Amino acid sequence: MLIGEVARRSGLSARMLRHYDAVGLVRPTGRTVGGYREYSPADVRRLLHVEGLRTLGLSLAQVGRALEDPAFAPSELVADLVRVTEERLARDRELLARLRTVDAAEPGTWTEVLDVVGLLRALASPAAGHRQRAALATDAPLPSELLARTALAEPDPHVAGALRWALARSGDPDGAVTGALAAGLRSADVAVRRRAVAALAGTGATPEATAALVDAVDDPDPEVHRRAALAAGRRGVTATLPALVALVVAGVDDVDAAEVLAELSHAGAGTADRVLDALAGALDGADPAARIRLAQALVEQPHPGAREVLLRLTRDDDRAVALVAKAFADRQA
Amino acid sequence: MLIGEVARRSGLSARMLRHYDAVGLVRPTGRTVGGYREYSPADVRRLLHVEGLRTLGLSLAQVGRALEDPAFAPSELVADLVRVTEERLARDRELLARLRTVDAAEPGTWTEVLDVVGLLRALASPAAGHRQRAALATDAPLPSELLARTALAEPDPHVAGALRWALARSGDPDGAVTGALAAGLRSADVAVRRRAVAALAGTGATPEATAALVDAVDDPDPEVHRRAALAAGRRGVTATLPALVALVVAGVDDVDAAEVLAELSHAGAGTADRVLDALAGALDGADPAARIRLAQALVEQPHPGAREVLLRLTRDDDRAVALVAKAFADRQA
DNA sequence: TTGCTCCTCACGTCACGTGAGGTGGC
DNA sequence: TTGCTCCTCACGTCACGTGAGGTGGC
Repeated sequence: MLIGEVARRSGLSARMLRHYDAVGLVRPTGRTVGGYREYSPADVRRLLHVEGLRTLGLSLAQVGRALEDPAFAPSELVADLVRVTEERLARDRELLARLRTVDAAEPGTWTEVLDVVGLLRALASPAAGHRQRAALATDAPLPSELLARTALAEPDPHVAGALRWALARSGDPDGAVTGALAAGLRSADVAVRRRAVAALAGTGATPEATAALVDAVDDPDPEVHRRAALAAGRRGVTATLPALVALVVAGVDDVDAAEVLAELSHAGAGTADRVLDALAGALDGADPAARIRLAQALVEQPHPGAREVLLRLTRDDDRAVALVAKAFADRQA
Repeated sequence: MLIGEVARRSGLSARMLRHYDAVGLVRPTGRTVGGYREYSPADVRRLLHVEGLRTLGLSLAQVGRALEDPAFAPSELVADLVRVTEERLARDRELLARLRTVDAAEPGTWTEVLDVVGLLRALASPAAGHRQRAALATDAPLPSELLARTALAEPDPHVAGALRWALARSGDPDGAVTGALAAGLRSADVAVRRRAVAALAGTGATPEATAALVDAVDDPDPEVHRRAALAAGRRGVTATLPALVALVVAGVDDVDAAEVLAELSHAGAGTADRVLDALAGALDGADPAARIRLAQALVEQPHPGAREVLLRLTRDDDRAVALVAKAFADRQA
């Protein structure tokens, strides 16, 4: 069979067949009188074997060894090819992420492209200082969704703070930031959930963001729970009321919780009733320190009945509680 | 700044800097009296720009145009790079899948590697005949999980049948086949679910396979439902009883359903009672054709009470039903 | 004088594509 | 004689790595 027919049947170019001949990979058994290469059926079979191994990414030299050297075992080389391919995939995935980010920033000039690339590099820098400066860069042409994902992954609290600031400033026109942060709240990594709730607390009070915060109040992690309850409460969600009162009783973030409870009461008379009931109810069974914190929360309450509860506390069995309550009542008067 | 220092600061090799100089990408502004390249701060900045664009995968020539030609807009090139990278990723993912399959087959020689490659190519061939032959190939060194995934994707019913046969023959030592097929039952594509239930019906009666079939009885697709009910029934799952009786009433796969009901009754006296009750109960409100099918199912029941119900049917209001029941009863006697 | 840094060629890489210039058989 | 197929060089690709052989300043 002449080279042209072999080429047609195999789908390879005649040049490739000549190249395989030149490097000794597939040498045609004979030549015609005119000097034309003549491939035997065995030659063609060998060629098919070569192409088979090439689909696995072997180089011509590796194919040559594989077909020639019986001691050249497949296992090692195949494992190697797997590793090399995995590495190339990982690199290409990162490259694609960079390209997509640049594309999303819709740069008009190559200078803008370089700005995005520089920011991306800085945000991925191992030096917290670099990340911080990048987060604080005023002219951030980065898609805010990327900022959100970066904030979720940022271990340094200062840098994370800077990123949250950048996020709050960038706004969230299409809800992508809220979406990314809400996804962060569903992470299995508690550190990510903590960053997500912190970032969500700083974003605009959209219904989606608030809904995500309300969900996060049920988080098993106490810090996520606390921050979610406070942030949702600040947005007027009265369902956070028991959680906030519990914070006052427990003495964690109790000052903030009391403040939010006051805000909620100011917003509606009905809510004020419920807050007062909850605070007064919490007094039963609370230890003296908790009763003092509850008294402090009562002082901030606009409800007229709050003073009454406070006055009752001035006759508390515990002397410290009674004294503090009296001081509060006197100051109020 | 001399070339060595620029190289140290930028992380590039001196050779690369000389190359950039040679192709005109970054030319040092000056030379020392000794002929050494001297880079100005502006040269170094340009170098950083070059490296920035290179991280996006631009060739040196493209970087040159980007930094030189103001009319060379980024948008088109970036979009192009995205496309090229996506295509390379897709190719590499396929390559990796092939490599993993070969690796999993643990080939000892390159001939075995070529067998796997050949089978993979045949199974991916657009010609159904090729796929069929590959599925029927006796010495299949393919991981059976791959066979399972191939069977789920096979549109041609004959080839799918051959694949199911290969699957049944290959066994499922580590449960990977059942796992892959059970995953197929959760596909959004009804065609995939139908293939999955057909394949599962042919595999060994492991608890996992049976559990997957029982779940599939609730499938919204009537074909998946039917096949799952029949297969689970054949494996002795008495919970399929109502579904099987319904098949008899509806007249789809009623012969098979009656057979499975008979098998279930033979397996346990308690079950036989329940089957008889269900069949007798289904007679109420069933149309004449359905009553005939129920009569046929009753004939196959081993329960002594079945004959009694059959005799009652010989006095059915519908003449055809009565005649058929009489014929059945006479044949039984 | 000895290291060290720098210089300019120039070859090799990997798997071919693409001519250029020429020949053999219908 | 005209197409067509085949032949053998030989250059180019892309971004450098790696010497070889030599020079300038401490």
